Amino acid sequence: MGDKRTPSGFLLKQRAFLKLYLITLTEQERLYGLKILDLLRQEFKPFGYRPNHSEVYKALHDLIEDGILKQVKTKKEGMKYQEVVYYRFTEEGYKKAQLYKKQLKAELDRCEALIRKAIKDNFG
Amino acid sequence: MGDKRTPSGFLLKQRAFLKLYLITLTEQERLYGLKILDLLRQEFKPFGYRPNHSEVYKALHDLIEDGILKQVKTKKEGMKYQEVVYYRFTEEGYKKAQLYKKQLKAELDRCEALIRKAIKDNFG
DNA sequence: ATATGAACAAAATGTTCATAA
DNA sequence: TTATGAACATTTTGTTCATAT
Repeated sequence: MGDKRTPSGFLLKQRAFLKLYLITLTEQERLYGLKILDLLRQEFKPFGYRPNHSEVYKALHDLIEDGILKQVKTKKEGMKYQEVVYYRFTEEGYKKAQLYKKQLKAELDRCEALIRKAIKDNFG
Repeated sequence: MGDKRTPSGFLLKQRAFLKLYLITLTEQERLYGLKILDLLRQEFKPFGYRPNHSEVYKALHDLIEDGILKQVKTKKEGMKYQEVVYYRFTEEGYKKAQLYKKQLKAELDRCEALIRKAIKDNFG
């Protein structure tokens, strides 16, 4: 059946936010879980946001379930030969990803407007 | 002891957002729970946000626990004499409220910056 | 130690129920 | 019906544990 709970439509969820970044990072460069985590933590450090490793993995798994990404297990370069998991778009994944990004763009715009309204209403 | 969980510092919570509005509304006009809910729903309708009544009540109760607001139970005007609960600042409440607003202003600015960064990083 | 992932626990928030006028 | 509030349920998210290299 349908959803058990209907969201009130407040700000977007962390999970969706991370999925957006993971798609963009997949477009740009090959990375694996913990490297992505490092990168995001560095990027967001000035903004006081420090995602934890589970959220990143769950977001990646979500994207796999969505049929957008697939795993590519690879032996890590260098002296250590530990297996790490890289990600690539599936066949139809890139198209789906673009649609998801489009939706997220609208959502981010909405959230920005909501926050700007709050600033105006309460401090304007 | 300290907190059981440390927040990752993603976007602000709905509860805090509502508390900010409730303080500002208390500064401006006398309202009670469900009227506030109506007002907020109208205000945020264009933004796709529709808070539910429990969240508003919980936010009001939070502000009472914070020592910022107090209840003023009053018979409602008009032909019906139903009791409604208005809110006013406590003795020290107004000062505390200003401090809270100051913190929330910083938080809203941070969230706006985070969202703008996401737009830039993923769609720039 | 790094890496991935699952299992678990707590916090945030949405829905339903209770009470009253 | 409107109004307030508590109780309950689900979702979201953070912490810990398991496994492997």
